[in-house]
Amino acid sequence: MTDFVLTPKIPYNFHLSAAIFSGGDPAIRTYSNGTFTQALLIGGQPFRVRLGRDAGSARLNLSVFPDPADTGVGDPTVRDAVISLFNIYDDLIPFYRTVGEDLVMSRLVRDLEGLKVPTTATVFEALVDSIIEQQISLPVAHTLQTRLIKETGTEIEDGNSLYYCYPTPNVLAATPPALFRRCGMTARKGEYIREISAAIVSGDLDVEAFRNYPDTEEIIDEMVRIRGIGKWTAELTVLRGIHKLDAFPADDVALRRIIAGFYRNGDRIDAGEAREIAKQWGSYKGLAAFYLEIADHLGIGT
DNA sequence: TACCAGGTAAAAA
DNA sequence: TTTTTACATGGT
Repeated sequence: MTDFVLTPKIPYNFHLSAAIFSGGDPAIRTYSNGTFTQALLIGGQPFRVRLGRDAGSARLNLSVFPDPADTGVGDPTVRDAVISLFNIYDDLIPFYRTVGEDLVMSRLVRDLEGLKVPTTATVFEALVDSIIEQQISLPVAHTLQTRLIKETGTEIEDGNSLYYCYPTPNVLAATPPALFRRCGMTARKGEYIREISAAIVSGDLDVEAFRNYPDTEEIIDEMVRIRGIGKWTAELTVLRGIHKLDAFPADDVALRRIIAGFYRNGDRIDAGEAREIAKQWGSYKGLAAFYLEIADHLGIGT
């Protein structure tokens, strides 16, 4: 096991930013007692990482198992992988300045100061998670996601506990349709995930390469050409998997309900009205949406 | 017991 | 071209 010290760009609130992982499955990813734990593949190798506040400072302690030196994976690669999970180097000040004129959002950023959006370890992970979340409620989706990861993910044991990394395209391409069904998803969702995984394995599709596209809209346009990926899934994937903070999921009914609660006294709004309200958030529409969701979850404002 | 929940593709009109 | 429908599960 090896330890690193990370120094986030301030303002940063680790507890607030990690809290969305509270209640997660301890064998996959969780935040509990001030410590974040997750198993993930880095450079093709499974690692168990832990992240927590350094007592009395703004820094974070990262502990990694096994020692990267014993795996052939470099320390910087491991550090960067964890940094990108939490985006601790993001600068929130331009966002706070942008929404300064918006009274509702000003209140939220004051109460949620230092909150940064997480990113999945891979674009693939964000894509598969979003497909699973199509149509069904989040608690149900989390149950199905947990089953799939435990059924197919690479295992790693740190001497005390067993953990599961998110499955790779290779694994999911070879997963029988019956297993997706057993995890509780429709046969069709299983097909989407299998087809996309197979296309990645064959080299016909490279979802990780979408990171290199500068334009968010261009990524979404490309993504919706893939079977199983509509506008909603693409918007969510670029926000959660590629960290495009301008991606605004206007097609999300839950987000629209939250926006309606904060900006329209709860009257239902359509995607067009949601985009109209989001205009004032400039290139931080996706980050603003994240703040609204967290505020709603925590019962802040209204 | 129904009905709905952070959609999508395919069928029907 | 626009409007239905099937899909699966768990919470209310």
